[in-house]
Amino acid sequence: MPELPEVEHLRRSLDPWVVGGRFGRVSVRRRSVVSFATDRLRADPESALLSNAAIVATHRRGKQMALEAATGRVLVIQLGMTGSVTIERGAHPRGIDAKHRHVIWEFTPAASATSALPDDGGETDRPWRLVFRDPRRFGGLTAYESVEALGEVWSTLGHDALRASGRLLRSSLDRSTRPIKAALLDQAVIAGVGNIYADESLFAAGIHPLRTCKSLHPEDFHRLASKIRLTLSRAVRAGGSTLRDYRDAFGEPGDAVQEHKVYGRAGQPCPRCPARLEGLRVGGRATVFCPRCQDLGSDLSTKLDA
DNA sequence: CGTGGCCCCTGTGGGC
DNA sequence: TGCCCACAGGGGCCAC
Repeated sequence: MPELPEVEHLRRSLDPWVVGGRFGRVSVRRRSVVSFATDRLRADPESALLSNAAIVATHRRGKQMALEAATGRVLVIQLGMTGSVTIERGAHPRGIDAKHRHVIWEFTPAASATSALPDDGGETDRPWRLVFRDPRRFGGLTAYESVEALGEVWSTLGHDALRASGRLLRSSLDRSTRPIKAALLDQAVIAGVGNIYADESLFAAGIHPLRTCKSLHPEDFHRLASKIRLTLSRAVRAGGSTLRDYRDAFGEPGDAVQEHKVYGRAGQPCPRCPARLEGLRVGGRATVFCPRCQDLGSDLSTKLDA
């Protein structure tokens, strides 16, 4: 699943094409992936899906991305585990790639994006499309009336993780008994961290994933916030982590997997010390950490007693 | 309040 | 080759 870096890289790859561009007709092939914030939107699904509208902005908070139309309407895109948004033209794909294409828009890209392309030999009749595809359907589209309505919903999310703040993490967590990893995965605490980057950030900060939040010191929160910002911004720059499904707007995978120090490496040597990385489950999610580099701190005695 | 356990889905890889 | 199981980047809900 795409976490913040994948969503942000996707947003950046889409932005120059859709902002200044325009959606034409929309084809909804699986209705259940679309939801509407109000009955008014539900009553006119085409305009709720920004059909025949100019796109004026893209937005993102945490793992959610949104397109804003000149009509004022807003469409949120959530990728879930396997969602993708791609720009394509010409023949529709065949075979396995043709499955799970739930929403397809006719699309006129921004002129500034296409003017940079090589001459297409006069094939101006080949229409562009924007495609939302999602095999597992954990993702989906949600229509809102306005950016104000979107803002109300997004205000229930925590601070965007690219701007993680040690002070904010500390003030919202310093009385919490939850394990720090569970808190990082809670989008109401901080928005955008998922299973990969939670483990990577905790490793970078030298904090054990089972450390209770309240046992962390102010400097731990600050170091963790700083490592979250660093880990995520590096991953954005690498184009995101492609484990299997993630692709950007042009179908390109990202390279951030090369930078993973612990995720998916249980049983392998720690990259920083002679110990071996260990695996466990926190909040039902696979978790990898170094038992030597990542300090259980003042929770140590409690854990040993148990 | 916090957690573990389900559930929503499809696809893939490993073990036999 | 096939079958069955476990597992996967997310998130919501429920009972304890």
